[in-house]
Amino acid sequence: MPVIIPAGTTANPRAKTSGKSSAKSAANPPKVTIEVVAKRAGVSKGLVSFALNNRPGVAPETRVRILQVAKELGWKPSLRARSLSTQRSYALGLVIARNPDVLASDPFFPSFIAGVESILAPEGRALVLSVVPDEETELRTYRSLVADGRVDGVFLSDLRHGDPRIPLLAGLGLPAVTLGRPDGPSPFPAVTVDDTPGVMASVAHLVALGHRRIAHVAGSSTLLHGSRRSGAFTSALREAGLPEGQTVETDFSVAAGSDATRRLLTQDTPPTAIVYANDPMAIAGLGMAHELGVRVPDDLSITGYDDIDFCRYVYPPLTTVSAAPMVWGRAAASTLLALMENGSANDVDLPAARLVIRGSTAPSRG
Amino acid sequence: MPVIIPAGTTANPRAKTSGKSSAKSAANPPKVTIEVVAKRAGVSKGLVSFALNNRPGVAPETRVRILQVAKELGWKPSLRARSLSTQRSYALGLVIARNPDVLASDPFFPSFIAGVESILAPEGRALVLSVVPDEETELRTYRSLVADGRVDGVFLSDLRHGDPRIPLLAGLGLPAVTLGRPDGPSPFPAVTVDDTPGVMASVAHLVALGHRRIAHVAGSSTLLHGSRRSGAFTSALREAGLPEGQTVETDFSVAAGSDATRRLLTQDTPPTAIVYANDPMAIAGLGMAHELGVRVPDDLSITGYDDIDFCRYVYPPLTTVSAAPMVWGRAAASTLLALMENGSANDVDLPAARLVIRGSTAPSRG
DNA sequence: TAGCCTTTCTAAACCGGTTCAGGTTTGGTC
DNA sequence: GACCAAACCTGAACCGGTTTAGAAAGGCTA
Repeated sequence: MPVIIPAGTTANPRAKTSGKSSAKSAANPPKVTIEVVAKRAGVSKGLVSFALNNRPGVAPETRVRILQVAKELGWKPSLRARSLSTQRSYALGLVIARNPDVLASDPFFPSFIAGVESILAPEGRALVLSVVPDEETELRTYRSLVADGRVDGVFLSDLRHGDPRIPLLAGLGLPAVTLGRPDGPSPFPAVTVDDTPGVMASVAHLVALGHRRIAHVAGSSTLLHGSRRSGAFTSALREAGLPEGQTVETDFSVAAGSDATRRLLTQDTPPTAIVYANDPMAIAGLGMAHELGVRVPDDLSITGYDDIDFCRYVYPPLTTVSAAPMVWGRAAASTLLALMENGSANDVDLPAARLVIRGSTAPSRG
Repeated sequence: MPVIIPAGTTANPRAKTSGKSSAKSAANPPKVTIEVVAKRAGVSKGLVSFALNNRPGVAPETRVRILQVAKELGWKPSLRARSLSTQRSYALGLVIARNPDVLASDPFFPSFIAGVESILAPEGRALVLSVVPDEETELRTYRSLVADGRVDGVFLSDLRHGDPRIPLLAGLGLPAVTLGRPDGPSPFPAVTVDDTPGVMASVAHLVALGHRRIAHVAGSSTLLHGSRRSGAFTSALREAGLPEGQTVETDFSVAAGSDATRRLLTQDTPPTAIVYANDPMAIAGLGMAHELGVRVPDDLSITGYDDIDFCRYVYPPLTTVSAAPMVWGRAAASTLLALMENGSANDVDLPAARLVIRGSTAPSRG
């Protein structure tokens, strides 16, 4: 039963500093506050604050002296005090509303977050993460993040049709950045990776290989990128002059991808190619094809979306569309910071995801 | 170029409330602070605080009245003010030091975090997440989380040999919980899922199937669970009376798992079974076996570790060891909260991970 | 030399809670 | 009725910054 004894200064915030300036015993390193710096520099608290946040009205030499003293004493302004005073938290939020299973098999967020962090950390901002099971909890979470003043801005991922979070956040006055362009009006800047070209390229690639019966295992249509990918699929077929292809809607989960594949392949005239809306489903589809004795890519070509690490190492390696979640995270973080700094920020369009051709696609024999 | 106009009350913290009690226009909903509640309830601020934090010394009826008024006015104490005053942040931290690639293919953290959240959210605590690229940054991150008072406690994952974070955090006086038992002295409670039995069971299972040449694709030996798993592998072989097996050390990445598999299978007398230290590597191994024309499970049996969602849907489905990261997250969060509450907490031993037998293992023909 | 800006700086209010020393009641005991 | 302790409550200090009103000093103009 380990016992934790809080360290020196943290112990009791209200602890009297025993006596007056009691012998400078090496006991409690006295906390360095703005007061101490001010006294030592022979100026008032206020002026130290001004010097720190370099605002006008401080004589140049005075400013230098103050900063010098601050450095000597190793003073770092207290984030908490500053938070109370400025009504800001210097942290950003990310709320992920996903079934843990789906989340677990989708490597998007870890990479995205790594990208976000690479921008936030040097700025001294933190990321507050929430993972919630459903939409209701999600909205409640946003409300309480705001009510508690935990964050100064948020990232909006997994955009949905008529996304309720947008009016909610706009109403709460919380700055936000959307990952992708929402379908309704939005006061927030959007950081977008267009996924249409990647899907269209997949279809074009398959058509060029001679495939005519191409099916699509789509993600959830309530998710904007889900429905946009399947829209792209449909119009790519049309452009190629092919009849409408089969589309099976799923929830993006591995299990659903597997099921959908079984349904498609056990028909009388199964497709010769399947375009999946994400990689995990494509990998599950690959497994199902094996199980059914359908050879990939000989009997069936498949393509995924995201280019997760696995793609290169399954057999055959997966033809897929490569987005760059880390770059996306970086761009989103920069944009959100700019928005908070300036009150406005431009939309950012990142390079469209591109098709990476590997071994899971081959000429049609159908 | 969207422009965000901060909402009403958030606008300017210093904004005078225009005039005195200027016409109760529906303009600015006046902020409800503890002062307002106190005045309305006819008591002092202090007493409201006491009532809220139900501490002794408040007459029962008074307490009820105060809480009643608070509810009527919809008062929620300001987290920021409370933070400054109590020197606590009501948030917990998780710092993940991993190469983004490895992180992305490992579903442990998303599930773990979902578990953590399920405990924290109802308690009104937040999770501050950092993803950092290397150990140096990691230690710096801990220091600054403490210096900024961002968190009141942290989770220590991916324990290493002689982990430097333990003395660091002990020195900083920050409560922590370790995921697994560290190899050195630690003042922190450990929440553990013993992974030895799972690995031993894997080996036993393979031995029972008649395998004699069993190899191990291990994770990084600097990671405690990496070396423990390979230790378990070695002693399981010994117990079975088999000669020492081949072990290839990796960094847990999919790429390394693939490489290791190629090395093992292209030898003169390749193993008839491979025990992988995690699922992603096992799945990559499966792909490599396919590529080399080695049939699984006919020519080669393989086992993984973690039981990620994919296991069930690759072909053949993967025999693996099922830990329960979500449960682990829950337990770790509860333990950390208990530690912070009471100053001490007991170690927790969760049920050991258990073997799940699927199609990737079969009797040896070697 | 008075009058008026500017620049530099200080003092004090403020953010919104928590906590502590001490003041009033209340009730019980002898 | 005096004394005392316990219960309840208030006022003020405190956490550590930011911000504003205005004081002090210096420079310029008329």
